[in-house]
Amino acid sequence: MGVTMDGTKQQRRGNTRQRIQDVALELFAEQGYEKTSLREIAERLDVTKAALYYHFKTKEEILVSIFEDLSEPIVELIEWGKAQPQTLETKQEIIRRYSETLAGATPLFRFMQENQAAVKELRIGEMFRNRMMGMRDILIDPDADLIDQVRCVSAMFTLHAGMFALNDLEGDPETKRKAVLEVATDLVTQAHRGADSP
Amino acid sequence: MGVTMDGTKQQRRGNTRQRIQDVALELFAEQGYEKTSLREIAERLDVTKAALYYHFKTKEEILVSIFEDLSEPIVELIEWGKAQPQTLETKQEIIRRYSETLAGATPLFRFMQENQAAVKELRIGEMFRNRMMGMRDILIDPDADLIDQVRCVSAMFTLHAGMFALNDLEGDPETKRKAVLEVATDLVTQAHRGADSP
Amino acid sequence: MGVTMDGTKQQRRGNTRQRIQDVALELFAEQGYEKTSLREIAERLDVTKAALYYHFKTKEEILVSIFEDLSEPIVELIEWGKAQPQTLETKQEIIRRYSETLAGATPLFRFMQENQAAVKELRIGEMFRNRMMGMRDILIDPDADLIDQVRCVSAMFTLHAGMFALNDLEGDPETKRKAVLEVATDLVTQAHRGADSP
Amino acid sequence: MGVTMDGTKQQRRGNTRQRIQDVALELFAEQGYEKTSLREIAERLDVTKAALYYHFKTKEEILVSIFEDLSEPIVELIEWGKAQPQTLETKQEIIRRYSETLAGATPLFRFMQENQAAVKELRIGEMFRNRMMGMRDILIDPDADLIDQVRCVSAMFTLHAGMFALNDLEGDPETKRKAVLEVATDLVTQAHRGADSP
DNA sequence: AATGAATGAGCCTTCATTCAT
DNA sequence: AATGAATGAAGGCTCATTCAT
Repeated sequence: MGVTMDGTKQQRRGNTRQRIQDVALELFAEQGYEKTSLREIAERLDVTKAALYYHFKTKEEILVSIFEDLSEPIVELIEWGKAQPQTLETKQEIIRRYSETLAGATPLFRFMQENQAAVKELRIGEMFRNRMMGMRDILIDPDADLIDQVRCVSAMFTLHAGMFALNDLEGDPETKRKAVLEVATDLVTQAHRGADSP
Repeated sequence: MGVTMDGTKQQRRGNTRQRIQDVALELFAEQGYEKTSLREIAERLDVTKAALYYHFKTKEEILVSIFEDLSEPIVELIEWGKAQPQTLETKQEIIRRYSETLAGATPLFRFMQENQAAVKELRIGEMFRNRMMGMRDILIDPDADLIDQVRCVSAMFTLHAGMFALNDLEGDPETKRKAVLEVATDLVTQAHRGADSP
Repeated sequence: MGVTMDGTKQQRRGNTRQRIQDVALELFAEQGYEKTSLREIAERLDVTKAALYYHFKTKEEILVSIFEDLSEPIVELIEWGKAQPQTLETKQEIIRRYSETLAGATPLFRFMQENQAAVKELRIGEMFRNRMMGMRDILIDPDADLIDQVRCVSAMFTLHAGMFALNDLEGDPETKRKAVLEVATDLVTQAHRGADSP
Repeated sequence: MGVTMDGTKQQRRGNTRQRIQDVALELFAEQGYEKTSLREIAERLDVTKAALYYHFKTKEEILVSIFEDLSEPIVELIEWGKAQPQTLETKQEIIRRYSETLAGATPLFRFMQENQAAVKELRIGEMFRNRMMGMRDILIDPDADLIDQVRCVSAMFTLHAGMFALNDLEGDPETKRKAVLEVATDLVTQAHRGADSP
C-alpha cells in the first residue's frame, strides 16, 4: 500500500497537495462545488478524506487555494494596468492579455461562471468581485456615459462566457478565442471613443 | 388552527401551490438551489415539508414548474421570431422584446445565471439550453462570419448578465436596462451588417 | 368525474369496498404488506387515499377483512373436522379438502407465507396461528410419537409451500397440486399408522 | 468516551463491523427487515447511524454480508454434494449435514423464512433461490416422477420450517431436530426408491 | 504524511392517518 | 361516497469535520 510497481500511484512524493488541487478543480468545474464531495476527491486520489484535512483546513480552503494560485496572473495584470496611462492602447492591451490569461485557466473560470451562487457566500466570492471591479476600473472612465460603461462590462462578460457558450459552434478553440477577443476589443474601443467625444 | 388574526396565514385556500413557487423562487435565487432546503421553504410558509410533497413530486419539480410558468413568454417570443422574415428590424425587435421579458422575470434569470452548475444536470438545464439555442438561431445567420456570430451571442449575454452585474452602478434599473438594450442592439446590428457586406 | 363512457371506471356502484380488497390483496401478495402503500392502492383504483379510509379504518383492517373473508372456508373445514371421528379416513379427507381450499385462495396464502414477519405483529398473525393449530390438532394425536407429529406438520407445510415452490417445475398447476396432495396424504397416513402400532 | 466501567461498550476496536452484523441479524430476525430501522440498530450499539455507513454502504449490504458469511457452509455442502455419486447414501448424508448447518444458523434461516416478501427484491433473494435450487438438483433426479420431486422439495421445507413451527411443542430443540431430520430423510429415501423402481 | 473510526447535522422523501367539506 | 389539503413521524442516506494513532 502506498507505492506500487504497476504504474498506479506513481509519484507520490510531496506533491499530494498539488494533486488534491488538481483533482478538486477538475471535479468542481465538472459537477459544481456543492455537488462535489470530499469523499469523491479522496477516492479519485486513492487517499482517505482525513488526508485532505492534513493538507487543507476545510473544503472551502481547497477552493480558495486553487483560486489564489490560478488567479494570480490576473492580479498582476490589474496591477500592471493600474500603473499605465489610461490610453486606448493600454485598454486594448489589457483586454488582449486578459483573454490569454483566461484561456490559461479555463477550468477555474468555467467554475466561477457556473457556480456563482455557491461562490457568493464563500471567501472567494468577494475576492473575485474585487478583481472584476479592479478590471472594470481600468477599462472604464467613471465619468463615462452609462452606455459606455455597459460596453466595458459587456466586453468582460463576452470574454468570460465566450469560452463556454461557443462550445457547440464549429471551429478550433484558438480561432474562437480570437473572435471573442476581437468583439471585446471592439466594445472597449467604442467605449473609449464615446468617452472622448460625446 | 388555519386562520389567525395577526395577518399570518391569511388566505390559505387554493393558492398554496402558488405560494410555494413564490417562496421557492425567492430562496433559490437568493441562496442557490442546492443550499435551499425544503425545510426552509416549508418553514417560511408555515407548513410542513410533507405539504410541499402534496403539491409537487420532488424538489426538482418545484423548480421545473416555476421555470415553465415564467419562461413561457420566451417560448412565445422565439416562436414569433421564427415566423418573421430575418430582417434587421426583426432582430432588433426580438432583442427589445427579450429585454423586456427578462426584466419581467428577473429572479428566475438571476437564478439561472448563478446556478448553472446545479441546473446543468436538472431537467431544466436542457430546457434552458434549448431556448437559448432557439434565440441564437433567430439572431444568427449560420453562414455569417464567426465574429458576427460571437457578436450575437455576446448580445444575449449582455442582456442576461447586465441585470445583475450592474447592481453596484448608480442609476435606476430602468435606465440601466435601456443602456444594456442599446449595447445589445448595437451588437446585433453590427452582426447583421457584417453578414450583408463582408 | 366518476363514471365515464370510455369503459374506464365502469361499474362504480357499491362495490368499491370489494375492489379495494381485490387490488390490495393483489399488491400485498405481489410486493408484500409493508412495501405496498395506500397511495399505490388508491392510485390503481383511481380514487384518493382518503376514500380508502371511508371504507376501512386502517391499513391493517383492509388486510384483516381480506383474511376473514378468504379464510372462512378453512374455519368451516376445521369445525367440520372437529366434529368427525378421528379416523384415518377423516384425516385424509381433511387434507384433501384443505388442499382444495388453499388452491381457491392462492394469493392470500402466498401472501401469508411470504409475509410472516410483517403479519406476526398484526392481528391476523394470531388468527392465522390459531387456524393452523386448529388444523394440527385434528391431524395429530397428542400422544403420538414426536416423529409422527412432525409428519403431520410437514404435511401441512408441504401443502402450503408446494404451491409456490414448484413454480419452476414443468407441469400444469392442477397436476402439481395433486402430487403435493398425495405426498401430504402419505405423510398423514404414515403418522396415523405410527400412532396405531408403535 | 470509549471505554466505561459498567460493562457497556467494552471492546470497541476492530469488531464494530461484526457487532453491527450481530445486532442487525438479531433485529432482522425478530422484527423483520423492513420494520428494523438503522436507527434502531445504531441505538442498540450505542453508535450513530452514520457509523453504520462507515462499515456498510447500504442497509441491504448489511444483510448481504450477514447472508454471505452465514450461508457459506451451505455453499460448501452443495459443492461437496455435487462431487459425490448420486447414491441414496449421499443424499441421506446431505440431508443430515444440511440439518446441522441450518441448526447452526437458526436466526438467519428463520429470517429468510419469514421475510420472503422483503427478500425477494433484494440481492440475497436470488442468492438464496440459487442455493435452494442447487440443493434440489442434488437431491432430485430430473427424470423422477413428479411426486418424488415433490417429496424432495417437501423434505427441504420440512427442514426449514421444522425449526420454527415446532416451537410450541414440548421437547428440547435437539430432540426435535432429530425428529425433523428423520422425516426429511424418510422423504428423500422414498423419493430415491420411487425413482429406482417405478 | 496519512488512516480508521466515528459524529452531528441535515437532506429529500414516503407513509399512514386526519378532517373539514 | 369521496376529495383536497395537510400533518407528524420516521426512514435511508450523505456530508464536512474531528481526533487518536
